[in-house]
Amino acid sequence: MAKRRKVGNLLALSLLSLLAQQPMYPYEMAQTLRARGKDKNFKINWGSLYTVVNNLEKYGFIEEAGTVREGRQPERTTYQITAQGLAELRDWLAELLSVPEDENSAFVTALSEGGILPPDQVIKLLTIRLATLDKDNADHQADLKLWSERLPRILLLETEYQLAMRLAQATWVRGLLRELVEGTIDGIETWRQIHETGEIPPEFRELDEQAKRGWPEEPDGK
Amino acid sequence: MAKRRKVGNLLALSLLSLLAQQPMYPYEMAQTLRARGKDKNFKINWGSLYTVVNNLEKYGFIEEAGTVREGRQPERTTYQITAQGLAELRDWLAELLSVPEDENSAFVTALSEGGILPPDQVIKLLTIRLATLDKDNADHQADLKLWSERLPRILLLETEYQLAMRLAQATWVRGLLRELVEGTIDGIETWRQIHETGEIPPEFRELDEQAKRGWPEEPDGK
DNA sequence: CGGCGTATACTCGTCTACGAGTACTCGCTC
DNA sequence: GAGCGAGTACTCGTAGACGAGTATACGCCG
Repeated sequence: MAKRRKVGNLLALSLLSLLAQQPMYPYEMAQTLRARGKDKNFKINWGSLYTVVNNLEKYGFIEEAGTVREGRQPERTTYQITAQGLAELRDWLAELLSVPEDENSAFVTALSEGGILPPDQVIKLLTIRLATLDKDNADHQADLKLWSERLPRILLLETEYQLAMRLAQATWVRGLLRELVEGTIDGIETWRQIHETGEIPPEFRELDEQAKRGWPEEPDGK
Repeated sequence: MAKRRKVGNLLALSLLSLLAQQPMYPYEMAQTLRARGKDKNFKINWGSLYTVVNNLEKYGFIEEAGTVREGRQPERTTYQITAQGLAELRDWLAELLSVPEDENSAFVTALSEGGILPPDQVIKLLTIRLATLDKDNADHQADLKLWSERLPRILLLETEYQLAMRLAQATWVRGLLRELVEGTIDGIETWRQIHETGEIPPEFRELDEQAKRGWPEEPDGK
């Protein structure tokens, strides 16, 4: 799984995809990406753009298709995709569609270290997050509706998916918040005590030790 | 938003969090992370570990707390967190909890380029993804249940969240698949034609041109 | 028709991430 | 008591990501 690609940057995937449609020079690729609104997903990094293009050429996925000089602007090198490039593109897409990745979002990490902060602050922070999520999602939904009037739905899948994920996140955070506020969540008492007294109760301290020794009957870590 | 951190690697956050609890030497940090099962979220990269530790020290977030030689093993440098380190940790956590990130997952990119592949293949690939998701989720759920017998729920939030997101993804993919199979999704006819005839209908070609010129009444791209 | 802002098209150097490799040690077996 | 494999604790080289900077050309305003 997750095969190691010669050129692993996701930008490379987008570029291959562009070149599969027509030859272009690098700057034009960036333009097109921007025009398609892909710049909302990732910022266009000029450094990466040219690095990736060079690497794609190095591995034979794309090749020069000549240089053009238009007006008196600097010379532009046009690239086209090769057969290997097309194969790589198809293979890569197939993998990305069929193999779910383990996403390691920053939020997950933050959640697992959240105990460092006192419970009341966490509640406040999550409330802010939820508000932002709700607002963004409303905007996003309105946007999607506008676009769906002029584009076939099949071209909006990625937007739909992102929205669905964000909505799910909002729902989850909302649920957690409710439990935190109501104090019905197991362990919150201890957590609160730690921050009020500054002391870490022995049963917590012991968890690490236990983990290092291995659990008595280890829940099978897959 | 998304302030630029002096040390931006998420590993740094985990390390700070570890050191906030007790001084440690680098290898021990990796052990502890592994023992806590965090290695399921990210692979322990030895290179990154030492780079990050050095950087944390460089910026004054942690400092040497002496070197110990135990038995005849090589000397180990123990680090402890500084006041600035603690401040950075709190501030960073606060940001991560309160500001939702725009995640740019590989799947999103793949979805938006999925038109490169013929519809029937996409259906097949997504079916595979869904099967994997369902299986993983079932395992994950069983795991979570086991763990929840020995740990307070508050320590399992991050696992719960990941599961919730994966379930949401599965639901979305399932819905999409149904529509793809039934052919009720807008645009699938054109898509199929492109791949059967190899021709791109003019209304598709035109989209790029339009995008470059800017839309007549631009759906406000925020 | 001079000047200035914006767009075009890159280049370069730094900083970061990473993973393979190294060198040692301990405990166990035969 | 020699040999082997697993564990410990790190080092180093390289490839990649990135962003600030550069240099030219075009449009258009007065």
